[in-house]
Amino acid sequence: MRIVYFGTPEFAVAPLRHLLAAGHSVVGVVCQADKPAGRGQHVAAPPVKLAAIELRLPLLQPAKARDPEFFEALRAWQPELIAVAAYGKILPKTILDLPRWGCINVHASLLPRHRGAAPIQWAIFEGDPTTGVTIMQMSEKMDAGDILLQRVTPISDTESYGELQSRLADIGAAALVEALAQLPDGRLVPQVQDEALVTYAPMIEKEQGRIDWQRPAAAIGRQVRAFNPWPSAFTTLEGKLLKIHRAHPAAAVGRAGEVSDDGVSVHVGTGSGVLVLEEVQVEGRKRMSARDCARGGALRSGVKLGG
RNA sequence: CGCGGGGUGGAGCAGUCCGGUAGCUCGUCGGGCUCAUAACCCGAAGGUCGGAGGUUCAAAUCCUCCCCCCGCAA
Repeated sequence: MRIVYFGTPEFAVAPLRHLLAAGHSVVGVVCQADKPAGRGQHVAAPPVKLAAIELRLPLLQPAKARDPEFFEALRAWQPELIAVAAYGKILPKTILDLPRWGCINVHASLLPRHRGAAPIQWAIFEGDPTTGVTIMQMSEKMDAGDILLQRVTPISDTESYGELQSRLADIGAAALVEALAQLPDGRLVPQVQDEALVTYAPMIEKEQGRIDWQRPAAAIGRQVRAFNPWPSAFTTLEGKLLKIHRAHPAAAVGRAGEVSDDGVSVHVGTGSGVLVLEEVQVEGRKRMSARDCARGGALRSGVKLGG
């Protein structure tokens, strides 16, 4: 089967590699355009672009998915199926209707829960006990197509967004390959999503990483995991940005936002329980253990965070 | 030329503006005390202060250039 692959970030790399490893003929790759990124405005290539180059696959990076020129180039590849994983742009109907087998999407949640751009982060943030991947037939409405196949996986209570994403990328890759194997035989039964169960997982904004110390420690702990490694849960320490990279809740009491260092652990009071800080980073400095940060005097008992 | 912070014994930091004996909290090693310890006491090792030039009687500190790390922004 002639496949064209759409994807952009790290999450989309594993599925692409698995398709090739499974013997599929990927005749072209499409990802978003390079964007200025990083300190000093350097233009950075998306992970999928790097992978496509390494794998010597033809690559297109249209500025707009509706660009007629792009559509013609895509049609010239004569795809029998388009596989999409976190491409990042809505595909117009003309593209959805182009391949004989349609467009198949790998989505990192158990649809209809967490439709949208940041399903992994929100699954952790909301404390979902399990999540997974959904392989679905794409429709014009975002993440609303019929479900072809799902794979469930538990979320551990220490797992970060980065770690979970990496696992889901592999699970999604395997699920995609499996779905493609069954698709031509008609063994997959498209299942319509139950609209009553739909929830949305909108794109994460940095400000959502700001910690409200009045919230329960358990919720803040999930926030920290959901925002690791990017964009990071954060608070302020004496006017400076303080990122909390890793932390976990514990049963103890403390005033909300107040640091307490008992020589063993550095923790912060919350609305309910305390948050034990593990790894932090002060603005302009490198990340370090909370212990080390306390040693230099920055994190002292009695200091108020977020004030 | 996007804005900004930083590189000081093994770790985290102060000292730099106003040049003049290398400091703090830990760790490590040795000894002591204790039923015990993340405790306490005594002692020790460990640093060409990111690199190279320059100014000076004297540079972590002032000047010039370079290397590396990080926050914002995207």
